[in-house]
Order: sequence, then structure tokens, then C-alpha cells
Amino acid sequence: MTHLAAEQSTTIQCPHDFQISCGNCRLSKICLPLALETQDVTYLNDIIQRGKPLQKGDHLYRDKDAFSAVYAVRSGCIKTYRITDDGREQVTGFYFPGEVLGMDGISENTHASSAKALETSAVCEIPFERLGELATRLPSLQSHFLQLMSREITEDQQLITLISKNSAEERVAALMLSISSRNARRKLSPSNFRLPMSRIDIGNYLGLTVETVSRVFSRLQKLGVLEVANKEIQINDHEQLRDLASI
Amino acid sequence: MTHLAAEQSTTIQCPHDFQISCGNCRLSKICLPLALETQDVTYLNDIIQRGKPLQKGDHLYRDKDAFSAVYAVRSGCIKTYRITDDGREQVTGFYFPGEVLGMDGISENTHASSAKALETSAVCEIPFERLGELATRLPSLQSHFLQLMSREITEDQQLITLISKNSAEERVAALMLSISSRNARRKLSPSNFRLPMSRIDIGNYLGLTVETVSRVFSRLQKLGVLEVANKEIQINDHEQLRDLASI
DNA sequence: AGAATACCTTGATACAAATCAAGCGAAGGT
DNA sequence: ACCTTCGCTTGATTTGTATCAAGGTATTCT
Repeated sequence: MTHLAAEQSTTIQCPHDFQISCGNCRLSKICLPLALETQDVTYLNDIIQRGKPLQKGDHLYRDKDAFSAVYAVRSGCIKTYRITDDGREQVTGFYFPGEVLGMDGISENTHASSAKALETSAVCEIPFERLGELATRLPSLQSHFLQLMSREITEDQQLITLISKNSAEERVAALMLSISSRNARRKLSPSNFRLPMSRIDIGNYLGLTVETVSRVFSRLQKLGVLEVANKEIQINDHEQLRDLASI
Repeated sequence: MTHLAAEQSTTIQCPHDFQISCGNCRLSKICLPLALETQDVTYLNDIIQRGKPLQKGDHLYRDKDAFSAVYAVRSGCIKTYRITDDGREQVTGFYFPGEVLGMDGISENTHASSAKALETSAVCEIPFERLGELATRLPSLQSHFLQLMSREITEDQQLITLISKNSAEERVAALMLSISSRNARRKLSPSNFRLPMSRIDIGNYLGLTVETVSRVFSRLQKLGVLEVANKEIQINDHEQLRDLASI
């Protein structure tokens, strides 16, 4: 939760880069109003702490940790998850650069889930208290933050629907399309990407076992919809994939 | 969305009653800070519109409707749901008196789900714009509203976990326990209540078919955990029900 | 009151995904 | 370089829930 030393800020520049590299992404909803209304970007540096570097497997926060900040992903990928009473893991989300996580801690002042880096990642810490102070002065910041939370709600509800109404094939196809479109938003290839998460994580997110996920990938490959080489995914036919996802 | 005529305010008094009858419930999180900080309850009347009466089957809002307010349930029960691409219904929540719904509309300015009364109900309309204005002046109101949204997120994530990791029996048991504890919060019997929703709704909420829900109720009754007479539920053994829900 | 309709229950069967099992390849540690 | 571990794939079998089917009960409407 501490400010990182100055010499690290050269490699992880935050938050300036966001506005340049992610002008159209989720995070811009927080950064942009600040920049626009104050006409002073240094203001941003004041509220958003410099990037926290995380190694693969590091926890950003754990279930029951005190809540003090939300986090914007700068690079890499973070998964959030809960552990059920019988010890199994439920992945509740994958967060890519430009996306914000940690809002689950607001209601009880402790986090209701854990967040773990799936690969070497950097996040920006946005101290909640200062965000609150600032929001009272900048109504647009407040409304953008509410939008962020509301989006989290609708996305969770989409996942509920996906899990309870769709087949294994539809679920996997939908996730691939989701990652694809999030890549597109980041100006990356929507057809060619590396999955940062394991098959187990995918299964735990979609309510499936590893074996089923693996079989679905094989089936989709046999159909020619996509090619999969371990973690490398190449989508050959977006149209057909959308049909299979029935979205 | 309009203020109701004055003569109706005698039967549906709002929001005074909330603070008396639901001092410990969710809604208090919105009402109380207002009352405490202003020392003037009429202030509340200014922001919270008088109750909207709804008949069974009436819609409070529909998917894609313009978003202008959130709603606090005053009496009755409201379900929220989405329609999937193939026409099936996914119930995303049941809202009892003292609970707030409609936050899904904030991100896109249109509702992402529909809300329908399961029985004769009354709700309070809380115009979002005025809530926002007021929140900039009352930081505690703002933080309470954020808490409300955060709780919605954690509850949705609990449902995700329930659906993807638990058996039919566990899901139904968990729902019964949830309704039971929400009744307790309203000072109603936690052991004896009437279900406002149909078996179909329960199934659509828990990701099960009607038949499975019905079979589970029969099984639980055979075990002596609860007694079910159509919509009347009597929980005989909370302990055992918790075990069955594995919560 | 009686008919029509919606809702609920129970049984038989089918099926998709879980589980059990085994082998393979890549990565990490000594 | 070898061994161990972890992650991924594929096959055989089991199982929980969906589906199909039919009858019963409550509710609504005329």
C-alpha cells in the first residue's frame, strides 16, 4: 500500500500512460474526468499511486484484508476469486490492463474476495478515501466511479446467466469472445492472443472442470473455429464463434 | 415516475416508516444518514418520492428503459430478470421490503434488466440525479450508496458460486436460509413464511428446472428439515438446513 | 359454480458434464 | 542432465439434472 521508490517510476509510469495508451478503455473513465476538469495532470499523480509490481502468483489483496483502495490494472492480468466452504475455488473475474478491481471491499470495509496476479503485472493503487474526497469536489468523477461499479454488477449478472443457462461450449466460446473484444479495445489483435490463465482458472470461472474445458478447446479446434497451442489462441472464424456462443 | 397524489400518502407513508420499522435494514443506510445529519426528516420527503403501488405482474422497469431512479421496496416482493438470446429467463434477484434495486442502470443510463412485482407491492422511488446532488453535500450518503452497490456485487458473486459449485439441494437450501434471515431482519418469523415467488422463478434464479426444484422440496420435506404446503414454508431444523446448504 | 388456466408434483428416460484413470509434455528444482 | 511437479489432453464410466410425459391442485375468469 506504499508509494514506490522514485527510481521505479521510470519503468512503470502511471497514470500518464493510461491516457495515451488506453484512451478508450475503462480506466479512462476515472482518469479522464480528472485530467479534463483540472487541466492539470499532476493532480492525477496526487491521487493515483504509482504502479505496484506483482510477480506471477503474488496476491494484490486477500479475502478479509482491510479495504483501502481499488486497483487499476496497468499490465499483466489479475484474477479475483473466492474459496468455498469446501475448499474449492470460484474465480469471479479476470482483469486486463485498463480494468479496475477491488470494489467488492466497499460494503464491509474488508475484501470479499482475493486477487492474484496470473503473470508479471503492474497495477495502480487508487486510495479509496482520497477518491471519495475528490469525488465530492468533482461530480463527474463520482458518477464515473458509480458507472464502474454498475458495470461490475451487470457483468456479474451476465456471468450468472452464462453459467446457469449455457452449455460448456457456449461458455468457453463466450469467454474467448470477451477476451478478444477486450484485446481489441487495447488495440491488440482480437484474433491472436495468449491466454494468461490456466485451464483450471477458466474452468473455475465458467463453472466447468479442467477436463471439460480441454475437451471443448479440442472440439472447437476440430471444427476449425480456432486454433489452440497450449496458451496461444488464434480465432479463425469470429462469426462462427459468435454462433457457438449464441451471443 | 411521477409523484403520487396526496391522498395516497396516507396508506403508503414513506420514508418515515422505514426508520421505525426497518431501523436495522438495508434501506436505513440511505435514510438514516440523511435524517441524522440534517436533523430534519422532511428533507427525506424531498428526495425520496412517495410509494409507487404495483400489482402482481406489473413492471417497475423493463430492460432498456431509461434509467432515472433506484427503488427501495416498501412492501411486497420484486424480482429482477434478464431474457437470454434464446428467450429464456434468468432471474437475477428477489428484493424484499427494505432492499434497494435498480443500480444496474447506472453504467449505461438504461436498465440492463427488468423488474416485476411478484405480488402487490409498494416501492419508493429515489431519483438518481437528486441523490447525486445530495451526495456531494453529504459524504456519508455517498459512501452508504457505494456500500449498497458493493453489496449487490458481492451478492451476485455469491450467486455465481452457488450456481456453479453447488448441487440442486444446496442451492435451494441456501435460498431458503437467505429468505429466512432476511425475514428475521424484518422482525418476521425466520421459520414460517410464504414464498412470494413461483417454483419457476426459484428455478430460474438458481439455474434449475421447475421439476428439480419441486423434487428438492419433496426430498427436504421427507428428511423432515422443512414442511412445504404450496407456497407456505416452515423450517423445522435450521441447523440441518445449514448443513444441507453447506454454508 | 363451473370452466379454463396456470402452477405444482411425480415418474421414466436421456444426456451433458463430472469423475476416475492414465499418459504426455513443459517447466522448475536439485 | 535428471527427477519431480504441474498443467494439459484424451478415454471410459458414472451421475445429477434436464427433458419428456402425465396427472393433480390451486387460482382466475366468466
